[in-house]
Amino acid sequence: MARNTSTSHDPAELGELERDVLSIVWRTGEATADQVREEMERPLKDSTIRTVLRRLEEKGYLVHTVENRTFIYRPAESPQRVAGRAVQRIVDWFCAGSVEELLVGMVDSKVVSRVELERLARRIAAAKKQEGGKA
Amino acid sequence: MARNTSTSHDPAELGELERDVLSIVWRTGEATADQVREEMERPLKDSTIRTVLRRLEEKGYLVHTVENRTFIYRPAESPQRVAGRAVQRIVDWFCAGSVEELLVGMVDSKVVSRVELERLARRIAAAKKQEGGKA
DNA sequence: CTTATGTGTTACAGTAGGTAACATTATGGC
DNA sequence: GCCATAATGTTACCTACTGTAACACATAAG
Repeated sequence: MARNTSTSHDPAELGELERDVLSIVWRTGEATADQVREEMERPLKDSTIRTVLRRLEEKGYLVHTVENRTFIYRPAESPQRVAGRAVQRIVDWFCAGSVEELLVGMVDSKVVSRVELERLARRIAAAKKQEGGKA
Repeated sequence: MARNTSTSHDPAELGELERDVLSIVWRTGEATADQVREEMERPLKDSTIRTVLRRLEEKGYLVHTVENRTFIYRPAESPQRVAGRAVQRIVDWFCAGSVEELLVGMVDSKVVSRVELERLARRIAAAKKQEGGKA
């Protein structure tokens, strides 16, 4: 039982190949299986790419439309949103739900420098001002 | 080949049970296998807990010392550091290395509210001031 | 109707993780 | 010294997930 005996869903658990493929779709905005395959540095069979794309769609990372009998895959969500949720999970698991704790940890493990955080803080403040407290 | 065909190491890939056990050790500061087992809500065999603890140590999350023939496990790193690295991975994979992108995504997916971020920003600024630009 | 070309189905192997039995070793009491 | 007790070490099994792909099926074009 590898992971998830009952965590409901929300994988966040993407394999390396899955991540690579997903990245390509994110980067290109949309792609067919063949386009993805061409973007890959590793040579992989067409069916492999297809399988991965289908799985990514099953997992909710991609959606597809059909154009002339051809599947065109597009991101179901922005990378940022996906990343946001992933971070949420981390916060829940490792930081008892406290984002502040996490931020402290990020500075601590040099994920962000204090300087960078300051810059971020300014941007955040600016963004907030612009939206005028919508939430 | 479940995940990691060659991602070197640095798991971040903890199963649910592993996470539960790790959480307990983090919460209690230190614990023996039996203590961990008692803390678990699910009833699990002693050997199960032992195995998990050993694996967590192999993965670098825990260390142990021997006290009267008994293993006492302690965190090898703070949860914050672990979380920090986990976030780093997420940033690398999903946000092309930009923490700013990530923060935007966090707000976007309601991981943190603008208000909360503002508060964080203030704290960060304060902390920075206190350390006087050490980095 | 045959040929591309693209999709659907099925499969197989490798590994991580959950779960645990069984073996071994050391220690304290008789 | 010997035994019971308590802890650790070893080994194993099953399943889910992922990487990887072959093969079958369908349909548009010529």
